[in-house]
Amino acid sequence: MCATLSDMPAASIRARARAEMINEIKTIARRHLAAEGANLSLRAVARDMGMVSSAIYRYFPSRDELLTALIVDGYHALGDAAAAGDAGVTDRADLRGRWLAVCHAVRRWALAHPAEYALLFGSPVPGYAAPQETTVAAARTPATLIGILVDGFATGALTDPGPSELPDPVHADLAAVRDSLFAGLPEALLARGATGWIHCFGAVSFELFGQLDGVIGAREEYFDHQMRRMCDLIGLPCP
Amino acid sequence: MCATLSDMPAASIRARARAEMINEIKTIARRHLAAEGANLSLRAVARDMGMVSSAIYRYFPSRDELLTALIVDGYHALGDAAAAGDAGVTDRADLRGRWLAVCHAVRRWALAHPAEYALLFGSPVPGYAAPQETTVAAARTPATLIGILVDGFATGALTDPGPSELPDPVHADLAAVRDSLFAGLPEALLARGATGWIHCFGAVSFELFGQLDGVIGAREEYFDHQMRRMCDLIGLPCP
DNA sequence: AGCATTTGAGAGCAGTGCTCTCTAACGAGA
DNA sequence: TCTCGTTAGAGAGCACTGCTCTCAAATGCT
Repeated sequence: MCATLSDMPAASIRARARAEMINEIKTIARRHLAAEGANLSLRAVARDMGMVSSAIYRYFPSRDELLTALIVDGYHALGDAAAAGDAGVTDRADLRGRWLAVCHAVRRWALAHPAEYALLFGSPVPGYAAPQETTVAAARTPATLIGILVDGFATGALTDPGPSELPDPVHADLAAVRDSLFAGLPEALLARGATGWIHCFGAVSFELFGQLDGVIGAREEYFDHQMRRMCDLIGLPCP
Repeated sequence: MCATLSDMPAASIRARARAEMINEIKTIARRHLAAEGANLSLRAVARDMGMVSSAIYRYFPSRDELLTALIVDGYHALGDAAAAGDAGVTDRADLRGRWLAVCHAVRRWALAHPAEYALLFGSPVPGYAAPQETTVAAARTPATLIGILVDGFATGALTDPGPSELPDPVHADLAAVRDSLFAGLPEALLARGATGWIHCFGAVSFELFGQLDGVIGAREEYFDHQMRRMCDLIGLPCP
């Protein structure tokens, strides 16, 4: 009945009710998103809650704010799925196995939540600029992937490919990312990880957005094949 | 004044006026798309044409039909850009140079027409199922890329990597594609080409849909670097 | 117990896609 | 050249959307 939120220990009754209300709105909005696709209707959500549409505005100042909340939740759900995929591999030294596990976890989450995935990675909403809070949530999944490379470099399983494979300006951009998130990781390895993440995103989007329709039937095998090829490119050894 | 359409040589005056009207609607719709983003308003288009909204329905039975027409046009424009990029490389034996030229042409087109690109490769419209005519137009760009591999295999510059790198079900899917579009090309090469195309799409989408914001500043160099790495993976030799 | 805050209802505005009816114009055949 | 049937466009209207504003009721805090 009362879902205790860990970050508000002695919340007032009103604040509690409010938090529950917000959760219910988001849940119903997610259901609508899954059923109808991207064009989420505030009025329809309100109707499903037995409320009038203007009441929703007590909890979300606009439809965009609701979408932002769903996006942040979505990034975190995807990040959780990715982290769980990584954690499910018991042999922590099996870098390739961990990488593949995370990629498949991302794909499975996307297939299970296509509308939310489209919200995260599809065409951006016209006048919509992603606020800061979305970008930190968005970073979790690539961070999980590149964390595998960090582990590999720390144990000596991966070595620095050297700076020669990167153009200078990219070198600088990646150094900034490395310094803020992946201390000690060579830029070339970071670049390889980013390439792997982009290809994972590309392959999932390609499949989910219908570009594979009528061409490839064995979707999972095809995805697995592609991710293995990326492992080769990254330099993740077969155990 | 009279843009002659090659496929209607002796069109009646009415048919000519109608074709021009359809073109004008599409042109204005494209302008709106570029300005406002994906949520195209029929009424706004009608207003810009000095017509009432219901008049548009004389030319397009629904908003979705207008979007479909724009999508088909977009695929063809992208296909033209890709083909022009390939044709711009005078040394036809420089497979890597041709591949990179096509990839950069795709990216340039996408940056110049972001809303149209999003229409083609972004989240699919909810109840919208792509009709057959879109898929044949969509195939032109990957066909240009894989045509480079066909050339390379024909001249002996590329060799069959062998079937071992493909799982069986994917093998069968690719064989069907090969037989209908790229006669004689080994499946493994086709698979490598598809991977390259998917990564090109992924990298462009990643950049265009804002996932690179605040991370990579040197966009073109980064894209170039990634495409070169894909050339390595595909096995396109440096000239 | 009283009060101030919060909540929801309801009406309303401007916009949307789409349908229907009606009139005016216009091209094609005689 | 003149008539006639097709067609383009106008206009009203329906159901829907996001959002704002006002008002009354409920509700938690002091």
